[in-house]
Amino acid sequence: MSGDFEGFDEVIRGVVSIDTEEELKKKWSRSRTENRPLRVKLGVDPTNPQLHIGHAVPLRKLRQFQDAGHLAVLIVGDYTACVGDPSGRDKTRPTLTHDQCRENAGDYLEQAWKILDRDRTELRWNGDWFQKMSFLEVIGLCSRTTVARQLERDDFHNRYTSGKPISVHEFIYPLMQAWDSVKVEADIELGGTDQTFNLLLGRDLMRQENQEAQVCITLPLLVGTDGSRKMSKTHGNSIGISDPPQEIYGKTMSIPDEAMRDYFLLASDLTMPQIEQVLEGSPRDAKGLLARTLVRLYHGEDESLAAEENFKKVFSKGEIPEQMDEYIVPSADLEDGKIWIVKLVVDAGLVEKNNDARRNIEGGGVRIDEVRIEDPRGLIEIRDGMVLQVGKRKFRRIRSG
RNA sequence: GGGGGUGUGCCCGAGUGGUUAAAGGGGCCUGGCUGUAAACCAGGCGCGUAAGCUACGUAGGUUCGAAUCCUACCGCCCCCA
Repeated sequence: MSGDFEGFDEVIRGVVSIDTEEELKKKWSRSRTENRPLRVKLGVDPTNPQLHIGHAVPLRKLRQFQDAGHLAVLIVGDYTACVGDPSGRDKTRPTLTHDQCRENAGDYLEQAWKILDRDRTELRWNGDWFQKMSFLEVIGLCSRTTVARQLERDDFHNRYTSGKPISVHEFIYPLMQAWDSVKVEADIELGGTDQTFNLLLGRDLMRQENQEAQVCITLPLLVGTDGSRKMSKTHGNSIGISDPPQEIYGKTMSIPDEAMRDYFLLASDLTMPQIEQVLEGSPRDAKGLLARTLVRLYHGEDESLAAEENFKKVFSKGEIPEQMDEYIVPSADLEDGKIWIVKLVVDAGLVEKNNDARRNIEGGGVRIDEVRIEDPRGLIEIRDGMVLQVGKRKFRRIRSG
């Protein structure tokens, strides 16, 4: 490869497919010779304002393009969010109102800037063009694809054959996303593998508009901490990029070994040789490095080391962490300086319901100053500074008010 | 518009009048083992300190008693038009 292709390997690292690689190379080298950055599009629907490291995968890829000198075109789907992407879903998505979306977008972007280079980003809202569309134009857009083609997709096919509802508006989503590509004249669009249909439809529409078709690059979907399902907040298997350091560290340590390679590849900034090397060693050490890396990316080096230390202390040695949230017991709740253990556990915010507290006590999961509490009806004498613990990872320092 | 189905706990899914807070599986939680991994073992998973209360799409009805029967309504699916 000539010098023109500097950075090329890095931007295609870890991708699942490139449609087509020939076109990408062509665009890439033309961009170099004409000294015109490629427009690399990523559309995001801020349905959930909490970004997790799964969301970060395409964002990080986008950043790699930026680092190679190209322009990120980040599209905030304030209109597409009103539809809800059916991709990979087995039911209609709940939709957002336009206002909710605008509201979420602020939080979303704030986190996205932790990953992207803001100076090399063109930020667009797809409401800018969809808002102006007449119904007639919407009809025209809808005519550009067929029901049969939509039903070929796995997600719709499964829903259709298993008798689950599909609403007509869900068919419009891919068209909207594809139309975004036309409006921003994307050279490349990034997306998870579940976006393949939407991405390819973008190529079609661009050709129909006599534009040069975008190259579609798909990325693997990062599995969640359970190691099986795609990472998502609703599955409760996500690692938020705004999670506190210990939490990122701890959650990362709990992923299955088999998921480590993907995490390294997609969510870390290590080079391939580094990754290969560490994966050959002890799985525990590898996971430690992974956890440290993820904390470092979002909280910095110091925090990552502190998180590791805390983790070793608490989980490897079974000690009590140095830092934990406090709960001040209102004196009104005390009787002779005592409080019912179940109430204390709930009020301190360690579990939600009294029944949860009781079950945890009966199951031997509640400790005070490392001493197991056995009786769910017991009264506890409050001592300032004592440590209440539920399970292995939930701690609270108790303060008397 | 006509006909036929279907709606159960976080999810799937049994259950067609009475020990059914509801089989079974998945999932999740706690304990044990461990590397907060995997595998495995044990206990648990509506609310309530308790008595008890509330639950099987929604609203009524029949009955000593209903998730189970009846009526209406709503949602979803299929076939015909």
